[in-house]
Amino acid sequence: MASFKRTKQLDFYVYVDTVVFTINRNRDTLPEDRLEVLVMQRPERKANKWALPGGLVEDQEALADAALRKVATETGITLKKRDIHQVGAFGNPDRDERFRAIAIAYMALVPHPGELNPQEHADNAAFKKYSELAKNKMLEFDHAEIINSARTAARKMLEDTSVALSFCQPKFTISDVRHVYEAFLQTSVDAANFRRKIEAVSGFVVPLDEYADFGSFPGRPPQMYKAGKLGNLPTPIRFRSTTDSLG
Amino acid sequence: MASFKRTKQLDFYVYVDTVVFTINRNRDTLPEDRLEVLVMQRPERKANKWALPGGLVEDQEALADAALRKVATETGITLKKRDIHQVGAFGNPDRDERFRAIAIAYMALVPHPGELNPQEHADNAAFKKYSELAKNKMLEFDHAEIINSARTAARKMLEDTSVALSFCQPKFTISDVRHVYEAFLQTSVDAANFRRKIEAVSGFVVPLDEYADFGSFPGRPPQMYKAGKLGNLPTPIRFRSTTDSLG
DNA sequence: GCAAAAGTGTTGGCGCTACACCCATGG
DNA sequence: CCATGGGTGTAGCGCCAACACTTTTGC
Repeated sequence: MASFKRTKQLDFYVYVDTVVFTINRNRDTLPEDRLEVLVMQRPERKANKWALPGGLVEDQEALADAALRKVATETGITLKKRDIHQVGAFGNPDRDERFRAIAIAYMALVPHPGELNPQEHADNAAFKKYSELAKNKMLEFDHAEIINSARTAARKMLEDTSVALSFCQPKFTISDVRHVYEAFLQTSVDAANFRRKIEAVSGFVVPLDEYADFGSFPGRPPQMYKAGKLGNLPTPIRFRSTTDSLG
Repeated sequence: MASFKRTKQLDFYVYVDTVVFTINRNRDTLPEDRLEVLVMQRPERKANKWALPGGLVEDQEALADAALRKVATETGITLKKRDIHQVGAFGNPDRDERFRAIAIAYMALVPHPGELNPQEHADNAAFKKYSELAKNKMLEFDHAEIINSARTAARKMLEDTSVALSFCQPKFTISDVRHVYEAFLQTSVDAANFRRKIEAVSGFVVPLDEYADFGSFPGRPPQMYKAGKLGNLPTPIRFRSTTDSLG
């Protein structure tokens, strides 16, 4: 980096945009359709166009803090610093036709989002299906590209940490966990192999002496598990890389 | 992103920093020691401290163009836009104690760097061994972290493209290719398995009816190959992930 | 000079792991 | 009908051994 004095006033708009992923708990929808992204609409929006929550970074504000602040004020969702992870920078001069903007993208995995409460600069916020956002051109700017990169980052977290379990109840079945992976992978996973793979990672899940009894659900009652105490997995849980579809 | 009018003058310094990798052709050094990074020194440097080439992005200048410009003026190396790839954004408020700076990092794989010719704001530029930069605290700011991330990005390119062959002569041996991978992986690779893996990727390398004759080199003369016409490989060349070492 | 040793490239094989796919059984 | 366990075939690869062909070393 240079240390010479700044000779002219630059006119950069440094934004953060945040991709908040969650998973719909509705058991009737396919796992691939349960992955949802938090998007919002501004009063001056184009018709049927959605955008990621985000905005200008303030002076002396950490990038991550700006991401948290904008998500909170624009959607009502409160996140913590450890929840978010950087995805990358998006800085094409033409990515915003109004002025020169660069955006640093962040990603968060949020099991229990809480109530949506859009306020500043937003009159509408909602979780939308990833698969639906993928099919139709519903996103403003380069946000489709950002969401794609964010899903790649999310997959990596699922492989290296036990974050998938936070999308399940305190007591859960192996299938519950599998559905979480299927949602982010956007593909189905063999149930038998998945079970073996999960149980091979020592300390990931702990079997309980208890079986589910969903009154009206068909099939053999599955065994219940609870989460182990690991944050980072000793062995990553890898899957064949799937191709991105959004954008 | 917000579209409201800017209400106060922000004071962000948006930088680009570029990690230029090359590989030393010296056959006497270990493959792990052949990986080199382009670093420079400014007149006001701290003792024995090196920095990546980089500087402020100009108004209406694409981030990638800024990266090319700074590398050219500060080291004399001319790169093209397709040579560089974004690594990520580094924006801690305290990453530069003088003012608020965020840096977008780029990475380039450059087989034939050409003459070094530092000019603006630099009085010294050199390729330094990656392994040496890793061991000692020779880097300013958070540039060690940036170089680490850049190597991860470089590994991914080696897996998905045929860029490794550009580090070899037009006619090369399988071992030549292997040494390139070993340099970026910073570990040795089994020669037999590497050969099989390379030859299994159709169109990657093309065998020639010709054998090397290094006058003074011992050992069986290796078969020569030339590069196939593929840019992107039909099958990625994967390796066990190695842990990063630069701190 | 010549034989042995040492160095590099190349081929083959053993054994293990991972996993896709299929089937059987339990509830 | 879903969960779970088992079994089979295949692909990848770490590891090692053998062999090919060369230069270097020792005598």
